[in-house]
Amino acid sequence: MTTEQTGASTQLLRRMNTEKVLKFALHTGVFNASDVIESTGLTRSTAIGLCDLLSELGWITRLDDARAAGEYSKGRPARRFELRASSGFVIGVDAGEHSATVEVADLRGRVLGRVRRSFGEARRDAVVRVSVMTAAIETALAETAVPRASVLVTVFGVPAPTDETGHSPSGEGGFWGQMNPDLVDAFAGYGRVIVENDANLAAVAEQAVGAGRGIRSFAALLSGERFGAGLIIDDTLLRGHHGGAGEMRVLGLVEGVGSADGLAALARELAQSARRSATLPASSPLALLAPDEVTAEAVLAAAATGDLASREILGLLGDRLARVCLVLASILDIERVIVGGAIAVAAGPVIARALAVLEQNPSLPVPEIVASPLGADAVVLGAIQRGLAMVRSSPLGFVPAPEAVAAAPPAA
Amino acid sequence: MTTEQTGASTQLLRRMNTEKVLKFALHTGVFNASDVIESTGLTRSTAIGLCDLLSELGWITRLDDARAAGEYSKGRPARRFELRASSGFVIGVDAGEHSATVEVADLRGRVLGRVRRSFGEARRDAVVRVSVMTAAIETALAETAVPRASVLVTVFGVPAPTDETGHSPSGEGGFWGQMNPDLVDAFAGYGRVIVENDANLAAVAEQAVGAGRGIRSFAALLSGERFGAGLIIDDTLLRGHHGGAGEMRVLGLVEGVGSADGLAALARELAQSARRSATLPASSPLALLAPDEVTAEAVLAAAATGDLASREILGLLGDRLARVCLVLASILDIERVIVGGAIAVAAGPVIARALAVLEQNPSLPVPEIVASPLGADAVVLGAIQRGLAMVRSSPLGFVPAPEAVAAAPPAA
DNA sequence: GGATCTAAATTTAGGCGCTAGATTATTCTC
DNA sequence: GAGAATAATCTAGCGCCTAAATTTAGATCC
Repeated sequence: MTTEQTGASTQLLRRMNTEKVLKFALHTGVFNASDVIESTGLTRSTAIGLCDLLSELGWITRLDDARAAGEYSKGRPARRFELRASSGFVIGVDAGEHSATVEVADLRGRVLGRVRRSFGEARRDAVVRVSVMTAAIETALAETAVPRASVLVTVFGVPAPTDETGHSPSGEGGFWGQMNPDLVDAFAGYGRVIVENDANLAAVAEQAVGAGRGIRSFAALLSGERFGAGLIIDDTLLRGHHGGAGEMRVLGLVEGVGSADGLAALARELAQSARRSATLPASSPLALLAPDEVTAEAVLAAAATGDLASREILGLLGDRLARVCLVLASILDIERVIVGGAIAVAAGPVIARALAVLEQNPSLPVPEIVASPLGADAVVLGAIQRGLAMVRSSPLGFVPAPEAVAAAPPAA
Repeated sequence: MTTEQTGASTQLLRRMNTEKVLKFALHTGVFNASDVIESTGLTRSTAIGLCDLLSELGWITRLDDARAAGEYSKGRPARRFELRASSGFVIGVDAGEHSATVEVADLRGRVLGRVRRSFGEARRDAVVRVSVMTAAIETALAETAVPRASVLVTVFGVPAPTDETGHSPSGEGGFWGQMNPDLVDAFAGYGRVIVENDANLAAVAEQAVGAGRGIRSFAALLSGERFGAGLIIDDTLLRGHHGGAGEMRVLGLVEGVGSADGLAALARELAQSARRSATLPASSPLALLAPDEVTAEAVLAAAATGDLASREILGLLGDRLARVCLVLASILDIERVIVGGAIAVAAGPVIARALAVLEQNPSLPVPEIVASPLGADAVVLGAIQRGLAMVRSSPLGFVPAPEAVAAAPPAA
């Protein structure tokens, strides 16, 4: 019925405006035509036309309860629309070294389901990793009744640097390749696949829903076994040549740091060294631990009870953290360092100590240091947020899930 | 005669296409209608219409020698256009601590004139700095016969961090404020004014016309009296919270570096220390220098003649450079470090030494290290490039200089 | 319960900017 | 000078949007 190709260029305008409205819908959820007019500056006729179009495409649904609950208004009732959250889903995967955590979220960002699987002994085997994660994803999809065809994006967080295409450089004794055995190709069929460094995703999570909101330049510091950072500078995630920005292997060169070990590793090491020392009183909680109970958590707990040896260790941890923060703040002029990873929950005293150290030397820039509010979920959350951002950045590049289109009343 | 406001939105399309063509013109210089068609994908009618519009606006000129020199072609001769380079000019200023260098360039990026002025003794006085630079700019404009009204952008490079608005934080004992006494306001009247950190501009210059072309992540390292870097990561210049990204005051903490002193300062220091040492043979060129001749250049020159003490110093310089590069490459995963500043020309042996050191430790990422090809002009060049980039990024935001519009034949 | 008010939807007319296709103009080649 | 090649010009016509007048649907007032 319509003409063939006429107006290819003016249709660009149409596309732009459609996208504008769709983006508005994606971050607003429920709205009416007047909201669209206000946000886009378009005429009412146009705005309504675009809403109808998005309805037909399956992105939004028309609500018939014209005057919604509570929102009093006089005058003729407005057309009301709602983002059809089920028109697409995003999968986030924290593909850690030992286990994978999968979450499924709808377009509103609501997390619908979560599955966690351990890789077991064969965790470095590519086939095992892929099949365990496939099973986890399929389980999550089944539990949430999300058809695979409705998955728009799947995002993996891996403990390895990645480039823009999602591939990791060879290096670190093959570890990186093992952690990221070309996941982009292995998971074709689950929408667009993004593979990203885990610290980077943690930073994305902090930016979107954590302690990085409203902060333009910060580092999300993973500080468990090794230091590693996701860097967001001027609102932009840094990648670097091989995707290795934020790797902190150079810490071995920094005075008073001496190695790239993270806080948890360092705590263990110091505790063990204290246990071997003659000066540790036999009454210290540290001395009473079984060998495999010598963990960072145990040290922090002991310090909280007032144990002197543990408090000393805590001080050393704080010193090291301070120096790491100083390096980042000095070179990148960061406003805040967000300490995440397993140790974050209990890291309050360590952070306090680090801040005290920093304030002693006012000639250098002092960043804020805070514990991540996101806990162990930062990477999965970041994966979800990254996927949502991908959709939101150019939604018309995706085809909404068809399912409910037939069920929706024909617009017009 | 024309209607008032009708079609505000479709006129957006017009604006977009106009900008597209103008951008093409800005980076092409001379072109004909078919080139526009090819580059924009628009129809011939539209392309020609837009070229006529840009002609009327004063951005481009129609060339009447239809078939230009050499370019053989059959068929009806094409409309030929040329960017009117004089429809706007850009001023770049290297506002260094001791002197200012001003360059004026046209829209094609051709540098038309250059003026250099010393600030003299009162170089920290805001009034002096502003008036010296005003005089220098006016001289440069007069020499190049560029009317002030034709200046679209003026860019200053200052030895201080700057935020997006061009203001510097207070700090460094007031030095930053002295170097950048609100230049943005002081030079209103010279087009849009941009004030940017000098190392950042050096990086911009390297990216546009130097050793950073085609490299997505690199550092432009100024290594004279103090280390400081302009950081371009993933094609983007880093600023940080206060504009202090690339400041390297933390170097004092790095093992084997110990201070933030740059290579030139360190060379002097080491040479002086050697002269005080008993082991320096009286025949060494270093021993023969007058006290105020003990400079980095002298040390490098002596090393080139084979002087052992100087070669030793050179080795130490190389070590330090290596460590600085390592810090940058490790944290930011940069591909290349471009060594600039006064020492760059003679720094070949130091760089070679640094590379040798780096290759001894293959566990850490090894960046390339090269000397800047831009010499002492990097900052002014970067200022010009930054100004051109500003114009090119949204040219329609500028009003082209009117002068020649009357002289141009009416298009149509 | 009808008059009134209000905010929004709907309708109508028209213009801008683009494309497509036919026609015309200019040059080179042989 | 015919033919080929290339590009400008002319002519319709359509898609998308705006602007303004008109209608509609509910709330409120009396």
